[in-house]
Amino acid sequence: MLKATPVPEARNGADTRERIFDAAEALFLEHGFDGTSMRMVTARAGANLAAVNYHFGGKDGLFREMLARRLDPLHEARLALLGERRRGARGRSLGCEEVLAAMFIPALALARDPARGGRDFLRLLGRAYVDPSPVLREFLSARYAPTIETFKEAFAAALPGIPRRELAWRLHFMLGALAYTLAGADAWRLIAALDPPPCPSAPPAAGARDTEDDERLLARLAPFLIAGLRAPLPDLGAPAAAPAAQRTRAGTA
Amino acid sequence: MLKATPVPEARNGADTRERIFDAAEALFLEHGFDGTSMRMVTARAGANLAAVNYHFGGKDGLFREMLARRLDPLHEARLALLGERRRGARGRSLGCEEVLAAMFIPALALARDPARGGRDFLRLLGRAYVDPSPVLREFLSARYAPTIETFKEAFAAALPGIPRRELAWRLHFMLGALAYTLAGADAWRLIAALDPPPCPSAPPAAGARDTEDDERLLARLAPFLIAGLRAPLPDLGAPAAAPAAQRTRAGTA
DNA sequence: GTATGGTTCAAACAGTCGTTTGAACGATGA
DNA sequence: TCATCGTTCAAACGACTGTTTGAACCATAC
Repeated sequence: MLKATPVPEARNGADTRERIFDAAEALFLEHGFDGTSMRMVTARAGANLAAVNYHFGGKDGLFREMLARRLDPLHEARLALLGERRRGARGRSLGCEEVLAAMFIPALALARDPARGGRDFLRLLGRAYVDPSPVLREFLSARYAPTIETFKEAFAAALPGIPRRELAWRLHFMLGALAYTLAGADAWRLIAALDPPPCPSAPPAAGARDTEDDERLLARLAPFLIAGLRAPLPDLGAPAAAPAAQRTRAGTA
Repeated sequence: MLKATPVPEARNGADTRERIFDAAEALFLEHGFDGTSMRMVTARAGANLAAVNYHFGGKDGLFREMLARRLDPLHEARLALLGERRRGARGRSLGCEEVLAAMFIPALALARDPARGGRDFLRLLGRAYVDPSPVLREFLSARYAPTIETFKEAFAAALPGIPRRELAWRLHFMLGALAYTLAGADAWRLIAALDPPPCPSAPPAAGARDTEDDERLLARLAPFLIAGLRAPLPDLGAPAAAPAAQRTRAGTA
């Protein structure tokens, strides 16, 4: 009667779930949420159409769980590494580069691990943040808000000269550059055209971005972002709620 | 027989075209290309369903023309302002801020002009660059590649210390921060929560972003981007096309 | 052996998608 | 007045959407 729980889980359904996850992941990278139909997913996964509703309750559930499968480990690893570095700093507050490293290093580690993401992990990360579908946007902002808040605190401590409002904006800009670049609709071609691999005898498989490319990509991105975070403060015409006369130079002109 | 061309155009069809444009624009902002159906568009425009195919040849044509209506004037104004500044500099090469200003100022001008874009112009710009649909991506990259190339040259002249490859990447990062921020799914809430208007007696209409917000937004964004463009060069493990054994340390760590 | 419960399956559901059709409208020009 | 041309319209097209159904499968538990 009651489940004796010998191994009631991994009979066969786990395989199907996994195959559907992988198919949904690949198709989501290419077509986004709205552009991916359940028939596309199940056909690619070699599963029956009804399997998605059986296992995930519907399309929304499938994509939510698919994203959580990849992004939960990422955010856990990020928080773990951030805590580790904080402990290693014994009281001294972390630098801007260290906080950024606590974001980047786990992402690269997952991209190197085929079992927890693999080659396309960073692209998935970027696409998830860029997709316009309300289903994904609400899910992501609800699920990962605490992590973002923690890192916001860390950056605030690392950049004491930046007011909180300004910092919130700059982190938003940073997220934009990050997501857009990782989503990489055109970034692939940029990589291929501008950044030939050190071993020119092995040209990349025309559309395949490998982990080494990702490493160089993030190595390029990091100085850009850090300089942006540390940039001199803008001169806003009317400083809200702080009308003290303090202005430096023109913002955009 | 042959058209005497008195005023054969602006009889009534022009109104319908315009109403369909406006409806498609508003819906595209909210739902993206895949998420916007022609029935939604025509219903909002008060037009017949077949009108879209009659006037634009189909959904693809509608969205292409809708984007061109807003983006063509933007790119023209950008090129014009860039040329103007170059002429004003008489030989001396433009600075980084001036090139960026040639991108930002026309965008803000169009956002201030209801006839050529209006309040939602910048959001449209951002959404267009972020949307995953191949139809839009191919259209945009084909139509506005020359402008982008021109500005890339201008930035290259303004930043002689940055190698071309590195610059191409940094412009890509810049475009990402720009597009993601302007698309502004969450930016609205950021503005409302962090950046109260200087006159607190007039709270914004809960979701309406006005031109003044946009100005401050770009004023915040500009220093961030300029600092990123000028950032110190990254240390890449293996400098491409120079396979000499010389690697220093991990990319981001 | 017979139940049981998790899983797969083909088939169909009602609805929406973009597009097409052919008739009607209404102002223009002969 | 009649023909013409650009435009609008209701209706339908076939294909595709996400979801549901109820029967079949099959290893396990009794």
